[in-house]
Amino acid sequence: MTVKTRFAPSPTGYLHIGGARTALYSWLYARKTGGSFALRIEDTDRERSIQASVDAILEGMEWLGLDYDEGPVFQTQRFDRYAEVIQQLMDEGHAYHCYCSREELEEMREQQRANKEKPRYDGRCRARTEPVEGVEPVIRFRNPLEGDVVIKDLVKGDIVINNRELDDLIIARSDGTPTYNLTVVVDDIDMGMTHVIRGDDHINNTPRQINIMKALGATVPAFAHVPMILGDDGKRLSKRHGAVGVMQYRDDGYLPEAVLNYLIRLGWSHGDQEIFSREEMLEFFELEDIHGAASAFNTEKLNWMNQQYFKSLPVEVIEGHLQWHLENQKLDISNGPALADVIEGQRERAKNLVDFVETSRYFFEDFDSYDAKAQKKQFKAGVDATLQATHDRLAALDDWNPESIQSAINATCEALELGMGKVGPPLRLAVAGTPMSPGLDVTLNLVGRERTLQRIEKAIAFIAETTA
RNA sequence: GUCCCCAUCGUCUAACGGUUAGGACAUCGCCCUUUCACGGCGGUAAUCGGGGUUCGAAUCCCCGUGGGGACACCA
Repeated sequence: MTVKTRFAPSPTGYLHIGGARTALYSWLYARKTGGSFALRIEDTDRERSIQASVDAILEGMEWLGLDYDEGPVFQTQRFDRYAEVIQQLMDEGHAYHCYCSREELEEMREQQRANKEKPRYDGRCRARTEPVEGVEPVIRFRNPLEGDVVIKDLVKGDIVINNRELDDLIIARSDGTPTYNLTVVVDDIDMGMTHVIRGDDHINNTPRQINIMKALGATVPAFAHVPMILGDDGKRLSKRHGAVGVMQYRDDGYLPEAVLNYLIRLGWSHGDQEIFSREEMLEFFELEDIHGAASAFNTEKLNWMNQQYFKSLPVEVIEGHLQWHLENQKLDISNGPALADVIEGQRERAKNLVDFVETSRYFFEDFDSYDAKAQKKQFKAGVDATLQATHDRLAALDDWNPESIQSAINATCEALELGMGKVGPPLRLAVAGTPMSPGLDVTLNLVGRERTLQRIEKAIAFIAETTA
């Protein structure tokens, strides 16, 4: 049997972190088994579905590199098929018209709540044979009254629910449009899904869906219900903390490789391993290893993960991810060292891509002010002489490379009988404008001879002026 | 309220019924050091509670407690 999975979001918002993880798990399982993966947009609620959300989902999937073999399939384009199935269920006696008004239903639920019962439709239209004048009926599925439904869940184990807990759900609204539980079932059957991997907030729907599948004579797929992701504080994700779209993570400077790795480890594990290449994810991922409990999203660990990838990913890959940020933060790199070299110099200290761009400006642009605190500490009277000596040694170099630069600085220290601690920091501030940069040899080499010397001269003048 | 799911350091998690309960993030201390980082070494820190079953329980069972989810002509 060839595995087939799908990711089926409804376009009522962006692709959030929980959805992204479900998509990742579905994608991984299909890919690792040589099966296929489909993307289906559940947009039957026309009131709430919006195009912007569809775009956001597609963009998110692409950024994460989760490609699909089928789709996007839009449910709104399959209404004819749903109508056909609904008719079939009617013809076979598995469904019936219900003429109850919303008010009537609400009253019924009120009463059940008052009796400390679970609110559910009591089946009062089950036996009705005559239509009610002037009322467009909904269509309800005739759920079995007795017996258990068993969900064979790959994550949670067997879940048994008695049919008495279920009611006759609406499968078609009074305007004839199908509802979620019907469309999911029809699509999962038609698309040949073998494994339904989704959030565990769907567990309650599963027995109803299984009953419909059985009524349709279809094979019931395997299920894997993945727990929810909680916010940093352990509470349900909300807009205020973490319930942001995955594209926000791009905007904030995260690498998709890191986000994926963070997500796969959130609720899944393979021994003590933390870092997984895409190949390793495919090799080791098993639905059975998904942890059954909800897990809290931890930004600190994501930050760490992001840095791990920043340090180890091939430069070309980082360069690719950086393009958007360079544009977004308006950094023109055409006049300066090769971006790849700056990445090599900065990758161990940049917190993320946004931080990288922000802390790498001096390689490409001149600056006209110094870090205030560092200026106060380093640019004291007399330092200009030290800088001048350094300048002269550097200016005299035949070759401009990290080795020669380092030896020039070392020679300056010896000549002035000063430690590196006296010569280095002012030099760094003069050339970078900030007290933070890669090693001086690397920094000066990348900034280049002309710029380095100019900046030192400028700093000398600046010190002379401010300490006069 | 009813039904369902879940429960190991602050967080993510590991542990054929037998381990000094392991790792990672964070945190604290030390080392490295021209800055910022990286890195190295070490520390603090957990089996929700109560009953069983068993020679032996984090692990199996029951009951609590806590958290989450679901109970729509939403998905």
